[in-house]
Amino acid sequence: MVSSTQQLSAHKIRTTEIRIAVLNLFLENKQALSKQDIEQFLPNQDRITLYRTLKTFEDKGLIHRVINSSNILKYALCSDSCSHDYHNDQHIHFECTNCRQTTCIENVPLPKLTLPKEYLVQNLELTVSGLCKDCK
Amino acid sequence: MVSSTQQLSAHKIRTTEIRIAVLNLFLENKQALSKQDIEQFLPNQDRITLYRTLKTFEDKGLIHRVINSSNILKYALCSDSCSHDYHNDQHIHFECTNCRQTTCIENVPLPKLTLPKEYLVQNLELTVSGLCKDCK
DNA sequence: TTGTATATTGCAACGATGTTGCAAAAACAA
DNA sequence: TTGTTTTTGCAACATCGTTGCAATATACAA
Ligand SMILES: [Mn+2]
Ligand SMILES: [Mn+2]
Ligand SMILES: [Zn+2]
Ligand SMILES: [Zn+2]
Repeated sequence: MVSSTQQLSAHKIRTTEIRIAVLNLFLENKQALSKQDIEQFLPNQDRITLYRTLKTFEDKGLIHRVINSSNILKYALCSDSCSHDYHNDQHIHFECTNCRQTTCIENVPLPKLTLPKEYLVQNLELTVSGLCKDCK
Repeated sequence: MVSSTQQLSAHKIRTTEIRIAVLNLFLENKQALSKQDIEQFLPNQDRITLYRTLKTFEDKGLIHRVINSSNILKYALCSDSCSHDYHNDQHIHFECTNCRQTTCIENVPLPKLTLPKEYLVQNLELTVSGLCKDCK
């Protein structure tokens, strides 16, 4: 059990009120959060500071972007292996078409893929949509 | 060989100057185009009219959205099977990390995927990034 | 071809959002 | 505690998505 304060220090991020609050949100929710989501949870925070908080978290390897079909940018917690100079977030994302909750699926391997040889494949981004446990 | 004018009529879209120009762009380019891309090709067009043109094309089944990792919305031509009440655009998208060109890959089937049974899978969105023929 | 119903355009306007600069405040390390 | 460095909160600006509306263009029937 690692506290958000310890986690910030480990990533060389100064512990401030908003950073602890935002990181706690991610730790408690276990799903991807949009800037809007966060603003609803933390209504009295300055939007520019929140913008910079998310940027810092992304730069330092605490969170990664989650692209979804509605083109709303969300963020989710990174695994421990991400750091300020290396992100390692190759996994499937699942988006519920009903409740719109978006989660990282860590325990299903990405499929192998063979493209025509004119393409050099470097990375896969796979978002699955459907119904989550609560909505189906 | 179907002209852009015929294609618009077939989708019950009135043929206007900007619609013909935009559709021709897609027909000539064979890759996904962002609103910015289109504005560069058609510099004298009103941005609101372009916005509505793309919305109409999407609604009527002429183009579909292409999500990419940089979160820039692009559009690409639909196959003939798309119409105003049904989009059928399940295919892989490829984005070159060097030139940023994004293309639809129609002739490679989407991989099969098995998720834990708490999820009901409805749709896959797969974007592959790497180097295109010209850039590798 | 012409007239009319209907759809589209161009512009103003507004809100939401991303981004930067800067001075005041806070965090950190000695 | 003190000095240095980072962060915050606010103003400011650009960009973008979106809607309303009056003028204009399109389609089609007469
Ligand atoms: Mn993830
Ligand atoms: Mn496509
Ligand atoms: Zn759900
Ligand atoms: Zn390329």
